[in-house]
Amino acid sequence: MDILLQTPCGHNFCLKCFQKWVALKKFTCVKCCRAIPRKMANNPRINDSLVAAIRLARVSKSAAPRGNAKVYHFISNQNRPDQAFTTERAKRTGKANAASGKIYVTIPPDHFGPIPAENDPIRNQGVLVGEFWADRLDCRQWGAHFLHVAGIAGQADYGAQSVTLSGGYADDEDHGEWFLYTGSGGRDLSGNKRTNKVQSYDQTFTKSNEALRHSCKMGYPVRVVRSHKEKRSAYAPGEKGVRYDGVYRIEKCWRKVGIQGKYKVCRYLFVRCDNEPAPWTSDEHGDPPSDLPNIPELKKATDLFERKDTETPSWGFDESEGRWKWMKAPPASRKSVEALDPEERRSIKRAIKAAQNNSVRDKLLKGFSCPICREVMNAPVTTPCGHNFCKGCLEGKFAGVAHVRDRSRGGRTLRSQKNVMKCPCCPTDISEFLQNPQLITISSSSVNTEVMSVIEALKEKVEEPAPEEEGGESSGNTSEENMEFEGGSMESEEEESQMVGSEDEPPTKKMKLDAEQGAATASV
DNA sequence: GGGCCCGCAGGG
DNA sequence: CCCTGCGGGCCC
Repeated sequence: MDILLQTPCGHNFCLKCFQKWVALKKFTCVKCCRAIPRKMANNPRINDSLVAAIRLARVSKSAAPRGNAKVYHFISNQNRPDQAFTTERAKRTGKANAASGKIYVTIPPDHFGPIPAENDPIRNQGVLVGEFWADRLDCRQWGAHFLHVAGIAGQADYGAQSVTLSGGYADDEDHGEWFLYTGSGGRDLSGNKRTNKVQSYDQTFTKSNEALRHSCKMGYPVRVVRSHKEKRSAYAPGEKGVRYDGVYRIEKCWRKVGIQGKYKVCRYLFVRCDNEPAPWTSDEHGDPPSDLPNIPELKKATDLFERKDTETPSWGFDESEGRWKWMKAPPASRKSVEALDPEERRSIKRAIKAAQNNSVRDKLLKGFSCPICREVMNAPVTTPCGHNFCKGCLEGKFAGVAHVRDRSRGGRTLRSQKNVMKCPCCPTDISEFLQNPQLITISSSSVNTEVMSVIEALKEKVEEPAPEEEGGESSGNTSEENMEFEGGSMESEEEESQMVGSEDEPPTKKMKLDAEQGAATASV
């Protein structure tokens, strides 16, 4: 089931069930009959904390695969600094005008499909579903989507490798396991604009739109990243950042008149086909093949294109193995790999390690800390606006604050006025939520039990004697359930032997490092 | 929160 | 070389 959403009364629902319920004009919780906030009913969003919890549990369960790293070619990549930088030429500093940092993975820009462990020599784990970056430049460095602004990565005569869902096109329609995507173009970008919401001519199947159609025809896997900027989708990350959600296949494409009513847009039906479960589901498995969804707008479609039944898609489901794989050889890359040399790899690895804080406690703090006490959440509660706090902290914050303000001034009594109580993290008024009797009386049902159980499980690990960070080999897998985190203890390797020495010497372009920006944490 | 503007990276 | 593009920071 999809564990996705939590009502203010503390009950979790699968998004699809929630949507069905709300569609029946029922605006009260099935379990306790309390009111469902209007905003949540109209625009439900997945609960990032739950997503983070699911992912953390998943990643910690499966030790990252460790293969032998292979590096293929060396190009100018090593001249780039580790992080985004602004060049001498740029008049303004900051990431808005930044150039990309090094590419960490050893795939060419026209690589199709998931990014496997052997192309991730720094961490040896590949790019995992649910991986999260602060912005598009960081995302690019891990190869999930190479373009900084454009949404479609691809070449007209060759295919599209990845797309991003960022809310740039009103016609997009996201259902998680499948979505309808809109082509690019048809807009007036004169006057040095990068984007423009208004369509002013028809889109055509050329350039990147044709690249998508080519991927459809061949049945290639297309990597998909979702951005927080997609506000209408229930499946997009909530607060900030960009998330890798796995590969999808384009099953059909067509054109139709866009939502703006005048001009045609290109349309694509994407269906998920990844061996890893989607970030928002608690399922243990990836996507089994399923029937295509019914698309009402196809009635009005023109230029419909579907992959022929006779032609086996390049990326397909192997029934005997029970997983998706290349049924035909993936297209040979026409570009070279931008790889790092081994020394740089080591220095980046060190930096990533340092930034990641590998201890379980640090992971916990990072993913599940309470914004008020800065400690790992104790009895987490989720506000209607999606922020998480210790139950105690939230109560404490508003302790002694009256819910209503008495307005009587001397003479006659006026009706008392409601006090606005702002969420400590955003301007939302949560006074109604705070009045929820289940929150006031100590009752576990208002606590986010899903998140709490993950935290409890992880906390137990902390109690265990922590395996020495580098004290020779992992060895001490005393309990086989031992939670192993990415890049965790079993590193050994030469690492420390040559500490300093390889400060990346300034590249040809002078740069002002902006950004330290700290590794993206799951927004809580 | 909306509009503006910028530099970059990729395609052709 | 020029054109295009579902960013990101800042100003209002």
